Amino acid sequence: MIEARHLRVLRAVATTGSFSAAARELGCTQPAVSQQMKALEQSTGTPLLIRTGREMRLTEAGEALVRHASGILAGLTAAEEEIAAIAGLRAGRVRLVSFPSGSSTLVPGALAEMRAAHPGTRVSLVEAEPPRSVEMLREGECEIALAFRYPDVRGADPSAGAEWDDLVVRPLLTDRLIGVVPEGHRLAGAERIGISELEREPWIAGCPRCRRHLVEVCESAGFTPRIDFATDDYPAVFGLVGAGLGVAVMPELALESVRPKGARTVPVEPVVHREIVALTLPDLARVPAVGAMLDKLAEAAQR
Amino acid sequence: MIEARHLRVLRAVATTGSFSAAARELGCTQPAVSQQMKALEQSTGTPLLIRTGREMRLTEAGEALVRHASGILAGLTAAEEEIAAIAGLRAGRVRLVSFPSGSSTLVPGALAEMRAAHPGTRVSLVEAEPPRSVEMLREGECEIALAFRYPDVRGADPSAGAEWDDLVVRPLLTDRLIGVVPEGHRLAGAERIGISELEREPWIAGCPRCRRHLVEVCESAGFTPRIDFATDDYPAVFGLVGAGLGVAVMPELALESVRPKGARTVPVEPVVHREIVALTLPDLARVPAVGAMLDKLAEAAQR
DNA sequence: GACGCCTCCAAGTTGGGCTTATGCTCGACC
DNA sequence: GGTCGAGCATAAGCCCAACTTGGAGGCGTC
Repeated sequence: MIEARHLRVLRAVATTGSFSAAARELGCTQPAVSQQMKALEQSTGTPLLIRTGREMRLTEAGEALVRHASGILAGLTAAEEEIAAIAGLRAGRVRLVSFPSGSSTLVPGALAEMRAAHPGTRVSLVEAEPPRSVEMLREGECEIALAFRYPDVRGADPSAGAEWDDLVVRPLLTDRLIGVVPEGHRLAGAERIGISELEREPWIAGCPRCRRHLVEVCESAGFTPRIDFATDDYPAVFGLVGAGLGVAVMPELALESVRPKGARTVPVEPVVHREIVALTLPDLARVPAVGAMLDKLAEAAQR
Repeated sequence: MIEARHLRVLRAVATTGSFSAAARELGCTQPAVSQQMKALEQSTGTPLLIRTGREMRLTEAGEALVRHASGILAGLTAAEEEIAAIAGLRAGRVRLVSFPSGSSTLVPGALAEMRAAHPGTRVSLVEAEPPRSVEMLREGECEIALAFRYPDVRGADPSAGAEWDDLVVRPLLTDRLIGVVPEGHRLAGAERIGISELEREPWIAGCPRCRRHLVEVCESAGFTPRIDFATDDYPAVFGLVGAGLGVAVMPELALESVRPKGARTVPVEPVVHREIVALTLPDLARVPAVGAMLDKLAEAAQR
């Protein structure tokens, strides 16, 4: 088994023409070179060098090995450089999965900053809702998954957090849920409204987890909401509310990018928070490009 | 510094998907694989593997390294195979240098046998007289030099042997010097002649070393030969003798390939021997192709 | 809930590699 | 021709690195 270290030494010997000169070039002592060459000749089973007293020459096998050595060592240095480029953020790929309202607001800024700070890196983005996005993360289809979670409504419901206990969870920001009512609604101009004031309204809910959380919040307020529609799409929610088909709650973050046509937003009480987090695998968190992207997401969340 | 051994292990891990399976494939224990991968990740400074509990996956850097690994390991195995071919006599080059009378008789048979026994090897032949051929051997311009030497005439004259004490000297055969006289010479029909019977004849000598040896032999017989001509070329010697321009001595080996036109050969006394040897460098003697060629030369000399 | 497979961790041992020190040979220079 | 310097080989010693064994923890499966 030929070792790359031996090839380096052999090449140095071939170019310098002596063990001592090679040792000086390699920064070690002459016996080290002598022993390495003896070991290499033993592992190949044939003489590689001719000691003529005056000069050190190569046998035919030695010449063949030196001829191969250049390619092998070039491949090794190329590999090292590529790895170093990835480690040094001059290259690298980050595949980001985000839920829709996150990708519309928080992600673009972070992506732009990442591209500006590390032009060599390539960041891709696809959208998926949390259950699927975490699955993609575990399957190796992405490096970072943006997800959100709601705090426990009644003390102990760790259903959301329990799935992530083997992941790196990086909190990004916490936004508030805002009530959405039709423009002509009796509460449209209120300063704020209690959630129980919407007890008899038809509801428009969001994704399954949002819907589940809405039910929990309403039940802890003493009623069960009547949910007529459910859609992930925030413009659709506004459309439905604006058409007078019901009321809704919506993350404050979504308001930044969706025009509330025909609907009015009103803070609701009790205040309900949604925590947006970035998820990744422990090993991936140590990958420079992934760590950098997480930092950029956190920075973007600060604003 | 990435080591080839690490690449082998990484590749095994990547193909099998687990440390244990890689260990079984590589014939070592699982902690060994685990430690090697840790060392590789430390040397590259970036994570290469993702431990997800269920399966072992590669990071982007890991994939890059595996991609390079195939080329590097292929280069290493190609180098090993070329070396093995040279060591196994399926390849290899032997450059032979011979003096003229050797190359005409002893060498052709040995070359043919070498080619038949080891078709992959390439043997080349150039002609040079001993002082120059040994120089070529030392300069690395050939692997084997055919030379000859005369035994000491008066006890101690190690001038020929002393130059070879750092070489491997392989005796091939010993031939006799034969007297050559014109056809009409008074001694042309003799059973044998004493060298002193030629005291008053003009002489035709050979190469410088042959000439020096002739002088020594004659002087130990009590006279100094009158040397009129000197030539390496055995047909020329015969021509000169046949023309009645003098007498000569000539290696018996040369008679096999030169027609003695116009001259007669007669054994001389005292019998003078010439030893033909193959010379090589100690390191080269251990090169399989060189050793095989030396064997073939020795075999050819037996006949 | 138990079993099996896989991984990591710790400790011990073994082997290899490097260094220092020494001897030897060869070529150069005086 | 003798001495000096350079270079290679060898031996002894030290140290690190790698492998092994044994054990613990996790996860999926039966």
